[in-house]
Amino acid sequence: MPASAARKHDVFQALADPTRRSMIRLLADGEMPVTAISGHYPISRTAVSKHLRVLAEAGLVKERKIGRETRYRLEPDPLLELKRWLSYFDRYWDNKLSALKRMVEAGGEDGEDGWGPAEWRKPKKDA
Amino acid sequence: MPASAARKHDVFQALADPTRRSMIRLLADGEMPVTAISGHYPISRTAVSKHLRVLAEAGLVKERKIGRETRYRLEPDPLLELKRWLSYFDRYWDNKLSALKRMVEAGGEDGEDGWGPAEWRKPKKDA
DNA sequence: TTGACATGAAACCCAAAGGTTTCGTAAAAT
DNA sequence: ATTTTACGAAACCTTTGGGTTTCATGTCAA
Repeated sequence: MPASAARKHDVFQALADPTRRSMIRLLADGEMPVTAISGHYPISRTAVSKHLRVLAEAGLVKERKIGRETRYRLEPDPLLELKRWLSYFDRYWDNKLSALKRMVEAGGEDGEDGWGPAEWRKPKKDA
Repeated sequence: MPASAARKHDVFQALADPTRRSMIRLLADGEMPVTAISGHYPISRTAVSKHLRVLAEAGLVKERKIGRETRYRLEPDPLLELKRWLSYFDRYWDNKLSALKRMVEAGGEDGEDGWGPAEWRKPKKDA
């Protein structure tokens, strides 16, 4: 329910920008108001604000108004999605368990992330 | 070293696109020529080709020419970079020590006068 | 040799992304 | 009451991104 809210931006896209990546690291140390965050970057405060909004839309940060300031804090949950996606490739690094793992995965896990519409999945009729 | 080849695109950026994400999953099942890959997507073969190049520049795939066709195969190494980056946040869901850490962080942060952390320094001159 | 197949390169389009500046407004501070 | 401070919204600009179509080239098949 709460975690899987309709996110306008997906986490992959949100993390594509280095500044944004840096920001969530910054926020990993705690809540911070916009101006303070802005102090860490060579871009305008407004630009920082926009980045924060993208992060918020991806569910990676959450804001909270305190008087005239808006504090942002990290919301790490969406990163799990990334982790999960990544785990698909685990077989490449940690073999050992990979055989078993693959069997388990074969049992119906069908991540819907970047798979795109099912139409794309048509069997290859090509050569 | 091979792994750290000069990558024009970083892995985060490469994975930002859902089609590209899908592609490397496709290739996880084995080497494949462009036209075959192309058969899985509703876009032109040329577009697919471009995506493949982005992936290649990020080091995520490698190409190999066989006669008149070019086969692409997954090169999962760069994903480790992602994994490593992600591990920075392990403390959030991988509790134990994090509980302590959070208590420390949370110490006295309730009152709104808590302009604590020195990291919040200098407000940069607003535009 | 002639022709069909596989693929990359080029030129072009349009929408989205990242920035900036300017302005408005609400909450401190004085 | 007036001025600062903190911030978002809007309008605007320029670059990048994903897509397409057309063209050129190398390779396999007849």
